[in-house]
Amino acid sequence: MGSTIKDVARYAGVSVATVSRVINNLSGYTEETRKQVLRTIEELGYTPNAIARGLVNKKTSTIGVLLPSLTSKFMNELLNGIESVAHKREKSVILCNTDTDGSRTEQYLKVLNEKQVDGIIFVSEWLKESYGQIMVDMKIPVVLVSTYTYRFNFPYIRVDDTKASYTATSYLIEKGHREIGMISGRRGDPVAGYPRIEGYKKALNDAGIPFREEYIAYGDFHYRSGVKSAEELLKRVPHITAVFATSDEMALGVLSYAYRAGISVPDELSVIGYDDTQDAEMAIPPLTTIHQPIFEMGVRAVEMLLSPGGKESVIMPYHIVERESVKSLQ
Amino acid sequence: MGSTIKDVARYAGVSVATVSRVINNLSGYTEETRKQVLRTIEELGYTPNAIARGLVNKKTSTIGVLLPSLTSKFMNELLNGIESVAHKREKSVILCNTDTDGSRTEQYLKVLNEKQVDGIIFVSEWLKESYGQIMVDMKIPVVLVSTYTYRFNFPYIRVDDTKASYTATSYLIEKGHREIGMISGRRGDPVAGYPRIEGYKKALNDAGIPFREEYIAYGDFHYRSGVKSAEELLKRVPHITAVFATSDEMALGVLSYAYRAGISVPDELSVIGYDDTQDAEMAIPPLTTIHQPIFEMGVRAVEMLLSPGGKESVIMPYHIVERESVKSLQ
DNA sequence: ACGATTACCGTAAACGTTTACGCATTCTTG
DNA sequence: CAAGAATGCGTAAACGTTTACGGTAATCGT
Repeated sequence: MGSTIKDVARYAGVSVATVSRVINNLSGYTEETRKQVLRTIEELGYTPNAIARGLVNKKTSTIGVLLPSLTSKFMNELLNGIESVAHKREKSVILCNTDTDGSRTEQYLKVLNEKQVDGIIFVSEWLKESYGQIMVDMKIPVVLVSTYTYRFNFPYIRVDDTKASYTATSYLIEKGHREIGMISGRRGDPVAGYPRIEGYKKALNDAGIPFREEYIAYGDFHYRSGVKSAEELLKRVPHITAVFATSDEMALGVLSYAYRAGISVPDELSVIGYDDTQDAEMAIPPLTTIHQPIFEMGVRAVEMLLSPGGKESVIMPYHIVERESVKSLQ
Repeated sequence: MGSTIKDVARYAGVSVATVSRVINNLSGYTEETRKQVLRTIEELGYTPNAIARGLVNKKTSTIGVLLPSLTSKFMNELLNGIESVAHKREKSVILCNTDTDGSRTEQYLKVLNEKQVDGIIFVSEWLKESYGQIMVDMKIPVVLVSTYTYRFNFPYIRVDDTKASYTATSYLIEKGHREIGMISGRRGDPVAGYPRIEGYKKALNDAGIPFREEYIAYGDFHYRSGVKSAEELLKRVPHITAVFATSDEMALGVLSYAYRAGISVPDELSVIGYDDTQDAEMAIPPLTTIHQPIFEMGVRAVEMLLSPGGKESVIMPYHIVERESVKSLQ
């Protein structure tokens, strides 16, 4: 269908080499032949074939982004950051939703390998041994976002979950709360589960408040698990005055549960979230939460992936955004 | 780095043709040579190069998805549907966020053309003449989602916006409301703006309620424009008892504004949304809204794109989901 | 004015596959 | 048991580029 570089060469009365040169604007031709070539490119409606290019260059200007879900504002915002600079740098992004399913992850890794992507951004999920091995075998740059690994030396971009969690819990304590429930991610989750629980425990401990297992409920970061966990928690330890949810979505779940149960937030129950996605701004009442620079993390991820030099992991800053879901008890 | 089909051929003591045959499992070899080839593939850790394949096959197993935004639950859910079946059918998706920016759209179209994608899904945006022309020149399948065109014969998948909007407005009327505000998309938007206004007008008219321009505020489907429009509307026509927002996000905006202004929803103001994204479920109070089968629309889009036969446009069903943001006045 | 650069351009190999074609060898069939 | 069909396999062209190499012709320096 489309015309090729050979067609252009023939019509313009030059060789394919020359056409290639003007396309990639290298040197080695008169201004006149350049005009001529450009003109016939226009006439024939020629567009270069990136596949053929990729074959010889061994570069596809394509990166793969692996993420465990598409339906959370965190992922959207991150994807937005990634796409924005990828487009600026003229890279395409292949979307890989692993759905937190290991076999899907490996399938996608295989596809990305076959498609010869120039790099991979791996988001949020725990990096299993097998994933890591596949990626080092691919010999292309990899950067991790919101996760990390000891086993391989891929650079990562994330916030210090334990510290952020400590900050959130301490904030509640400063506001006079002592009976603080927590809604965590999956218990065994080494990336967004365990470290945040550690921060919570440490904050409690530093304030002389004993930690008790029954103050923690386990969700999956999504809304519904938030309402379910809120119910569970408020039945088990009804005297709590505050809850720290490790995602905004789950925090919104507790808001919803409280609304239905006739519990007023923040008057009877304070709630703090995590992420500062737009969900937090949209909540009623507006949600106090830990801000992560999500968009920026996406941006940095692509820049790091594309930078030729040595890649240093970066810990991003976070801060509390005070809105209206936490009440001071003093 | 990676080994090629030639390496496999050499090590296995066969020709590249034979290796190719067993990889694509065609016929023309003994069970024995098949074993042998498979074994050396394993040993060498060979993986086929999809780029080289694409060059000769003129198929890349890749589709492009163009959408105007990444940060709305509508797009997420749609993308989720698209990705889910694309992966099942072994197609990769290239993400193209046009950001409702025409030049970005044309850039992306050019990239998709060069990258030889097998098809394009074009979402939500109005299909300009130039976009359409580029796509017909590409001679690959295109399907439109949540938009349409008279000018080209690309099939579309969408719900009947005018009818759905009529239904939403009529629902409010049935509940006894007569002073009904509307928050619409951009006035000139031929896809999600104008048609929905028409439905609103018609419902009013059929109920004998005069239409007045000042009952309409114009947003951009996003949250902030929702709160801004709510403020505008409630200052201009404070006696309204209900508002119909043409996206859930904007509806949440009015919920937020009402909350801040001390207006109780639904007691003092009823709100109905559009889309039935998860935002509606998460809202406080839970949002009554028009349900669109968004995920399913993504699924159908990919299936239609990949189906070889003639492609018939489809109008998807919608329905009202009654939650708690609308009060009956009788 | 003469050799040495330099500018312009073409030829052809290479990238890693698929596949049409052809050639032995084996299998069928009457 | 011979002729034809089927099976198993290899050779080489093709896909659309980029680029190393080489060859003229023009320009430079002295």
